[in-house]
Parts: sequence; C-alpha cells; structure tokens
Amino acid sequence: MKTSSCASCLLRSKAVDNLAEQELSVLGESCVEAVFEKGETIFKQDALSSNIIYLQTGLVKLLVKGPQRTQILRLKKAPCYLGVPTTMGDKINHYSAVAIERTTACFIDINTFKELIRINPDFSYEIIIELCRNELEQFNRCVKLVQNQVFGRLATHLLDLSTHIYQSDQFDLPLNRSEIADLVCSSRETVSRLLSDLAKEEIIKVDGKHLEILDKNRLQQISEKG
Amino acid sequence: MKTSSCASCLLRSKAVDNLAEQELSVLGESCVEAVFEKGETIFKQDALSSNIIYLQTGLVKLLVKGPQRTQILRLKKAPCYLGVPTTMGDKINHYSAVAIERTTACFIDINTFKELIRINPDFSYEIIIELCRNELEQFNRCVKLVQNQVFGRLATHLLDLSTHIYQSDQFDLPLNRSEIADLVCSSRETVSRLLSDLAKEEIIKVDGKHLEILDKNRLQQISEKG
DNA sequence: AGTTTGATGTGATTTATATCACACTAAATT
DNA sequence: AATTTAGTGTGATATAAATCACATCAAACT
Repeated sequence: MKTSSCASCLLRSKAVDNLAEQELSVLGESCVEAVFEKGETIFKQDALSSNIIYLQTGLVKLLVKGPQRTQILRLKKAPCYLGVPTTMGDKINHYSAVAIERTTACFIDINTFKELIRINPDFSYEIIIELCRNELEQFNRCVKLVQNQVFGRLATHLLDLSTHIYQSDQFDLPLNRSEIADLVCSSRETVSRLLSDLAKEEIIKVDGKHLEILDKNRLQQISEKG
Repeated sequence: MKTSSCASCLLRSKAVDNLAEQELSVLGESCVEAVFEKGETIFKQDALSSNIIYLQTGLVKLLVKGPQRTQILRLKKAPCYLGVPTTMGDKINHYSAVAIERTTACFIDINTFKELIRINPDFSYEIIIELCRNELEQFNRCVKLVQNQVFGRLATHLLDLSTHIYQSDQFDLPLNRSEIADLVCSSRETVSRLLSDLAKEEIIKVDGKHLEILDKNRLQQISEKG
C-alpha cells in the first residue's frame, strides 16, 4: 500500500474532479491505494465498514450470504465507488466485495469522505447522482429477476458482460458456471444446460470460459421476452 | 394546491431541519402541497420527472410495469421523500407512485432541490444517507425475493405492515389479494391459499381485509426460514 | 328484484426449474 | 504415475407455484 496523490491521479472520479487543490490534498492524505488479485476480498459482509473504496481499475463482484446460498448482487467495473451505501447507510457491511480480475482500489477514510461531502457541494452532487443511478439499476434488476425466467436472465447478463464490461462480442467469462448461477439466481446445472442450448441454437459459441456472441439480436430478444 | 410555508411546517423532513431561514423561503416558494385520495396517481412511469415529492402523511405504493405484469416495488410511508432516484437519476420516471391511503405530498421543483443540495451540505448529507439506506433495503428485498419461497415473502410483508406501517398486530390490509400478489411477486390464487393456510395454523386471523397477527414468533420464523 | 361486475376461495393440471445422480475432464497434489 | 480435487455436462425425478377452471359472494347498477 502507498499513499497516493489524488491531485495527479489520472484515474480519479468525476466527483473528485470537482475538488479544489486544498481539498485534494485532504483526500490524498487519507487515501491509500491497494492492488487485489483475482479472488481476493476487498471488504467483507458483517465487518465494520470504515472506508469508502474507489475502484481505479479492475472488476469486482458484490456478494451477499443469504439464508440458502451466496448470491452475486452485481458486478462493478472500474472506475466507480464501492461500498458507499454499505458504509454510509450502516456501520456494518451488508455485503462483501471480491475482485474477479486484478483490481486497483483506493481506500478513503469514511470521515474524510464525509468531510468532502460537507465542504464541496459539487462533489456530493456527483455522489448523489451515482447513488440514484444505482437505485434505478437495482430496481430494474429486481423486476427482471422476478418477471423473466432463467433463460432471459442469463441472456441479459451475457449481453451486460459483452456491452458494458468487455465492450466486445468475444470475451472470457470472469466467473465459473456456479458463480454465473449465483449471478442469475439459478443453479449450476441449469446454467450449464442453457449455455449448451444457446450454443446449439448458434446464438453463442462457448468453449470453456471463452464466449462469443454470434447472434446479438436473438440474444436481446431472449433477454427481453423471457 | 397551495404554496406552503416550509419554515412553519411541523411535518418537514430531517434534511429540511438543516436549512437556514433564507434557504427555507427558497424552498417554500417552489413548494406546493397536494392531497391524494386512495387510488390517485402521484407520478407516472415514463412521464417526465421534474419534481421531488416529499410525503407529509399517508401511504404510497411504487409500481413498475414489467414485461409480464405490474409489480409493486415497495410501499413508502410518510414522512419520506419520493422519486429522488427517479428524478435525479434520469429525466424520465422509472416507476409510478400511487396513493393507497389519503396522502399529503409536497412537490418540490427539481432545480430548487438541486440548489438546496448545492448550498447546504447538511441537507445533502441527509439525502445521501436516505439514499444509502434505501439501497441497502433494496438489496435485502432482492435477496429475500430470490431465496425465500412465497410463504416466507408473504410472512415478511405481513410483519412489515404490522411493525413498520401500522405499528399494531391488527390492521386493515391496504391492498387486495391481487395487489398483495404483485407485492410478494406471486399470483392472486397463491396468496389467497397461503393466507388461508396461515389462518388454519392459527398464525393469523383474516376476515376480508382485516388482518390480525396471532403468533408473531411463528410468522417471524416463516419469514426467515422459508 | 334481477343482473352485472369485481373480488375472492379452492380444486385440478401444467410447467419451469431445482435437486439428485452420475460420468467425464483437466488440473493439482501426493 | 497415481490420486485427489474442482469444474463441468446431462439424464431422471421431484416440487413449488403458476395457470386454468369454476364456484361463491358482495357491491353496484339497471
């Protein structure tokens, strides 16, 4: 870990862009940078939450331990803040964050974060906007989850990986079948079967973790209709 | 509708408590109060969103039109803000709000709201905290939805009505069976059956819309376990 | 009074998907 | 090299809950 200079950081957030020189040095003093390898936990559910995390680079999954199973709430791709709701909304983390790719993260002390909100309205405005967007996304995810069957949910997440995470029709799945099941709220076996079905229909091509989307339109239809 | 004086409002929010006299008059000038009877729509999905709503009194349901059915995202009881995420996060409402009880609501112009965030950090801090709490609640709801079966979800919502909305073991259901189904993400028939089952087990007593919780502990068990 | 309408209860059937069971593979460990 | 382990595919079975179908009832309307 090293203390970072936020003033010269090329990966800083839009919210931080609003900070004045003196505010940036306040931030820099309480901000440490850390690298997480694939599989490493950034913060853990039920632990005390005393930091806001800013993801500079990488990809992270948010996990909740439910009564029956562990569930992947969502994937978060850098650049973004992590743990704002879980840190500002309560003293204890409501979910865990685990890197699923090599990830660089800045740890910002919660009091510094609160201080920045207090002294810089443009900063807090950006944070509010990000929170609002998250809530809307979360509502949509919830509606999809209930109203689509597994087929549709799987299609939705494949499209999401393609368009939002990797910006390509071909990519390596960052999760194994069992984790995909946790993400689409289904079982490992069902995911396995449906991926085969999609491949048989020549909508996708799967080879282990490598995935290629052959027919984006049909995948989109499946994602919307069912 | 009438213009209200926020300075003398007894029902104002914690966020508004932070405002100075001059800021209160800014708010008061762009703030109008309106009453909604049961069943009346406060704002509508897909319409342009140009107001933040502050619920002074009453009870509201948030609705989303999904591909298959309409779904009740959540109930919101006064006092609280409505439509912060849907107004700040996008130009268009992502859900509707409908009164399910006589409700008093203040309409705050979005630009005034933004201005208040800009000029008063304590105000925006309170808004951030409320947004964070909402997001955590929403995550929990989502986990419950996936991991519990209908029985557990129904129990959860009955307890929620009892403890958070009506603060009593007896109350009149503000929704019909079909709407309860939309709330617990199930079908009208299943809700009907499960309510009967709970009554047979003497966990609750139902008479039309009137509901009495007889055995809170067992209901809590059902809510948690399954 | 008679009729339409909307809300509700309850049995029978269907269906999506979880679960169980096992086989296969590749990588890791002994 | 042999063995354990983790990840994966796929058939058979079980099951929660949706859907269909109908009956009942009360309120609203003619």
